Amino acid sequence: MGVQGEARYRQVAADLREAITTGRYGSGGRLPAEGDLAQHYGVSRGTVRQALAVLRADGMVTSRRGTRRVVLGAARTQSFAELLSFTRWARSIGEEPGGRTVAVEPVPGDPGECAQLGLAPGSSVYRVLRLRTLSRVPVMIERTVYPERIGALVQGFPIDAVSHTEPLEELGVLFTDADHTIDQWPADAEDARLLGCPPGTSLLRERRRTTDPTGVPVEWSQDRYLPGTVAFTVHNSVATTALSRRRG
Amino acid sequence: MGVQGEARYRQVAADLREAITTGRYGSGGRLPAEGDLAQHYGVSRGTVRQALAVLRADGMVTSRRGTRRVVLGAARTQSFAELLSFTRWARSIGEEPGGRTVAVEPVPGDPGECAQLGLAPGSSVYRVLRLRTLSRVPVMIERTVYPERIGALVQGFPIDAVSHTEPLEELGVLFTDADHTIDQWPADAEDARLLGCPPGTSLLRERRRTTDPTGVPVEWSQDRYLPGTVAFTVHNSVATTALSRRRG
DNA sequence: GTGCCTGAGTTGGCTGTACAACTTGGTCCA
DNA sequence: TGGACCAAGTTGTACAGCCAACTCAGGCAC
Repeated sequence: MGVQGEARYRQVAADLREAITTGRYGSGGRLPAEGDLAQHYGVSRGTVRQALAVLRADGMVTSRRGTRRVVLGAARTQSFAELLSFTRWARSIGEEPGGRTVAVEPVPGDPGECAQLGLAPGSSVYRVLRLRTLSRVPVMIERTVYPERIGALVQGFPIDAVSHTEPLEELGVLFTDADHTIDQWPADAEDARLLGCPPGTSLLRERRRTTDPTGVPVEWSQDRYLPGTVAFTVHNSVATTALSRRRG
Repeated sequence: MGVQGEARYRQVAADLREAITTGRYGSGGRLPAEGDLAQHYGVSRGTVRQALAVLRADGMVTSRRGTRRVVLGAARTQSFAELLSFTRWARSIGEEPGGRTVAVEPVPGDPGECAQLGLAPGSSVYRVLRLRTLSRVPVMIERTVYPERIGALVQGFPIDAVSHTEPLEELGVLFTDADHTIDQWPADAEDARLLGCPPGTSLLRERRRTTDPTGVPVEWSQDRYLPGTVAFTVHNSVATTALSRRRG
């Protein structure tokens, strides 16, 4: 049923997810009771509940005391990796990702950058500017700031490397948590030139701060998308909320 | 320590949250071991783990096998209610929310609307158009479609009602799950007139489909914000992901 | 000094049990 | 007919225990 060596509750969650996605449990229908699922999978009720918590976080099922769970439908959310990495995201939707590094420069970080990376003001950082494409069409400008330790690695990557995240992970850099802020921002001269749009065009902007499991920031990135190329989706519920709205 | 009558693990979570927010556990520092927390609060380790799962979902702490949890910082996420309701959100950030209903019309829903609300094509729905303000300044146009049952209630609300969500909840309408899609969209003539911006101005658009605990859609809304008035933030981690990126 | 190894400490995963809180459908009664 | 009530079913909360997997610092060998 599931991959061997993976946690039992993840196997159960994966099986239930597939059952919902393929329509075995129709949208709007009810899931079997936890006890029945436990018996069916040969695990304890606690393990089933762990599996169901995963599906609930993905917005695939509801849960309420006193009545069986309701199937909401197939998940529209992606894995953490697909959200973090433009490359992985593009592949997951069947597009051909591309990237061209426009500039990599080691510089003393400005106050804002150092604050985001948790460094002392004036610490040296690496600024990386990249143009990202889908099927060779430019869609996004990526401005990432790395702390020195990681930037030094990025500097060695080939100029036409499709992904930076993947080789960094292979070098042992861990990405585990990210904060995203989404708003819009007018294209500056550089954006306009690289994306081929008029200066001042309103771009969809995603700013992202990523940390490793010890809470140390590993990147601070600002991505600007051409209008109409991407949208962001979020699921939230009374049970779990990861989204918020802020004054712009 | 906590509110009486609320679940024990929520009380513990609330206490830990406050401890982190007020700096008793400094950002970047480590949390006590689960066992120690359990002893301190006089609960089992399982209950402590439940409390910590809440904080982890909020992005306040990390967790990794083998080592104590790391404090990431105060949460920036809001409650489900503050995200769902413009009124509650505005109040939570200390702004004065306002609303003016421009139009309420019972109509046969178009195919897209009916699909979003899970109704048969051509079912009657209510279209509601509202102008939302912060401190009397227009910031957002809200176009909401309700199924007939709920729209009939909304039709009775006063034209200058600040909130629609709150009275609906008092009438027993439950909002528990929502899917949000965020992108940008040019202002049409109506948007421009109401918001006082040139037609074609790029607006930050949030589309939202909200369901009740039985999975039945209760509203399908499209909100368009003036540039620079709001931003959306999301936290996600390898543990829990609620956000995704889509082709526009 | 350098690197390996071990062991204590810590979280992840799973089981089993018990009771509380709530929903739902049916029954009974006025 | 309508409403109150009840009982079965279901999920939420909490406890206790056990082992596995992993981190990390300190000791030890080279």
